[in-house]
This record gives sequence, C-alpha cells and structure tokens, in this order.
Amino acid sequence: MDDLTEKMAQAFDAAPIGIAVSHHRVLSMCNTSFAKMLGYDRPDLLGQSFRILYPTHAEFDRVRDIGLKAMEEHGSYSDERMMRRKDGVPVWCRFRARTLTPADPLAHLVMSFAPIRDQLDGAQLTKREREVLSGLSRGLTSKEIGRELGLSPRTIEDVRARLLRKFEVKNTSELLSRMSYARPAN
Amino acid sequence: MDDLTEKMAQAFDAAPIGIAVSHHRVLSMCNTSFAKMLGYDRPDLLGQSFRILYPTHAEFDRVRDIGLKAMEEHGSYSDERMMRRKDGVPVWCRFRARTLTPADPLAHLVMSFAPIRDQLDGAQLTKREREVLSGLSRGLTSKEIGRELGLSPRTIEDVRARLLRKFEVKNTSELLSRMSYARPAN
DNA sequence: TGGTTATACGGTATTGATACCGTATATGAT
DNA sequence: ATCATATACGGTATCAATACCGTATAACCA
Repeated sequence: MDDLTEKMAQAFDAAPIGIAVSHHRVLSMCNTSFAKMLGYDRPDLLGQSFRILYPTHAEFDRVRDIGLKAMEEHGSYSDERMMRRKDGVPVWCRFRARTLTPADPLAHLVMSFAPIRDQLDGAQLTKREREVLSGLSRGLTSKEIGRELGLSPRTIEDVRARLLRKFEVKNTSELLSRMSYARPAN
Repeated sequence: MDDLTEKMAQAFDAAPIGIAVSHHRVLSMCNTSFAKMLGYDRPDLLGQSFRILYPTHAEFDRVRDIGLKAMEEHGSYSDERMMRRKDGVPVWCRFRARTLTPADPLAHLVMSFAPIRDQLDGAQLTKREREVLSGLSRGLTSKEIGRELGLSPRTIEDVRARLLRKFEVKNTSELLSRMSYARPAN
C-alpha cells in the first residue's frame, strides 16, 4: 500500500472532528474522535446500528428522512442534532452528511459530527425543545411542526416561547443565529 | 496494506468537511473537501505553505500564535477565521486544530475547516445584504434595521426578500440557521 | 444600447410570530 | 406537601414577515 493512503488514514484518525461512515444506517467506519466523543472505543462501534447513538428509537426514526431530499438533490445535508453518549448523556452536535449514492442516500453516507455545546447546555434542552428547534431550523411554521409531531400548533408556540426565554433572545431569528450553522460547500 | 487503512483513507477523502495536516505550517496532506473549498486540486496544495491560504501575510502571521497556548495545554484549539480561496474570495471557516506534538504544537497539526456560510456558487453578498443580515442575526425587525441604516423599512424588506431568494429558503429562520455568525458589514 | 441586477421606496393583503389571558396534568425537587 | 417546571391546549390582540402590485435610479456587462 502506498504512502499516500497511509497518510490519509492517519489524518482521518487524528482529525479534530468526529467522522463516521455508514451503510444503511450501520456504522462501517469511524475515527477516534467520533468514538471518544460518544464514549466508546472504535471496535465497540464498528458494525453497530446508529440506533444506539441516538437518545431514543423515535429520534432515530425521526432523523432518518430528514435531509433525504436535500441529499438526493445536492448530495449533502447538515443540521444540528442530539446524539447519545454511551453513558446516556446527550451530546448536541453539528451534523454534516455527504452521500456517495445520491439515488439512495442512506446506502453510503460519510458524516462529520462536531459538538457545539458542552453536555450541560445540551442536556438542558428537553426532547420537545430539540424537536421544535429542529423544525425551526428547517424553516417550518408552528403549524407545520405541529403536524410533524402530531401536536397542536398552540403547543409548538409554547415550546418556542420557552426557548426564547431560556436563551434570552428576542425572536426565532436571533435564536437560530446562535444555535445553527451552515451547509457544507462541495 | 490492510483493508482498515484503505477504508479510513476513503472516509478521509469523502468527508463532508475540510481536513488538512501540516508540519510547521506546510501542508502535507488534505482531503478533497478542503482543496475544493479553497478552489484548488489537491496536488496543487501538497507541500505548499499555508501562507497562500490566508488573505494577507499579516493575517498569516497573526494566526500563528493564536491558540498555541491552548494547544500546549489541551492539545486542541478552535476558532473562526477567514481563509482565502484561490480566486481571492474570502471564506469564513470554523477552524479546529489538534496537535500531535503538544510541546511544539505547529510541528504536527491536524485541522478541520467548515465554511460557516453558504458559498452561493461563488457569488458574494453585497454590502447591503451583509448589513441587513447582521441586523437579522441580532433579532432586529425591518423597522429597527432601517433605523440603524438610515433606510426605509420597506427597503430592508426588499433586501431580505432577495436574501431568501438567493439562498432558496422559506423564511428568515431557515436563512439564519444556514448563515450562523453573520459578520458586520465592511 | 439594451438587459440584468442592486438599490430604494410606495401600496395592499395574507399569514405567522409573539405576547398575553386562561385551564389542566405530570414530574421532580425541596 | 408545596413549589417549580414541562407539557398540552384554548382564546384574543397586535405586530412582523412575506408576497404580491407598482415606480425609479445607478451600475455593470455583453
């Protein structure tokens, strides 16, 4: 094997950001940063379903279809999401994905994960707050988020109001300018 | 060479985030995302000084000492910085670095670079668009931004509408979720 | 020279966001 | 046990955002 490949493999493993490869939501490769970020050793993770890295099965199901359309069109997608560490502590991450198979995005995915807040901050957000935040960052209205979560739009407004209070911001725009991030260029 | 190394090298290159390795500020390895982000092909970059990737020599000097102390203590460092694309266009990045040689951090660095703003196919934001974006990210209304810039609120709405069209987003929330850290106008 | 875009401003109409009022249940902490 | 908080939902009122209609000027580019 050539020196170039060796160097790339070393850079992969030493990267200051978590990187993982999946095939149909099963992890086939990851670097040390990724494993450590989630409290595992790499051998524990290889071959595992991504299910164990999400807080709940519902969350695992929910995120599956998010971004599928963007990946079919642009080959890439990003958002922010909560991952679950081995000890159960939630980790709030900037997530970026690129598919190598745009026709069937989940068939071969390469992802990067960067923790954006310490665990304490992340843990302070409730499940509902994360779900609503996810919708807001995708530009959905209260009505649309309510439909997605099977709740009254009125309840979404309550949750959003709580988020605004917690982060001491004036409105949703200011909230998202603090919580969100950009899609990777390709 | 074993299959594991091969897989790691593939993941490195397909990662949705720029990754680079340097020895004393000379780039020894990078992935395709990194090269493309800055408008190069990888072979153009290998062996080059990082100098060419910064807007000015002064900026190149300035960032050298930034984070050195943090890396000596923790082995890693992160900030936001401006990189310079081959065509001269500045690119704002979330920068993360890990040193493999804490005693002399710059001796062996592994870095990740994530653009924090969409590239819009090379097109750039106008001065007005940046000014308005800055106001929006601070949660100001059109009326408030208009007052700040000495313009009619109506004009602010025009600029905002243009931003929404350019980035193909539904509303200001989705816009800001992609733009994070809007920079004040220059 | 005409076409495109950015800028700047006016109007109107509809929808969404935000802030209040209220009730109710469940949970967890002091 | 009481208090605080999260959840969930109803109403109303007001303001902002968004999408249209229009005009006008200036810059740049083929």
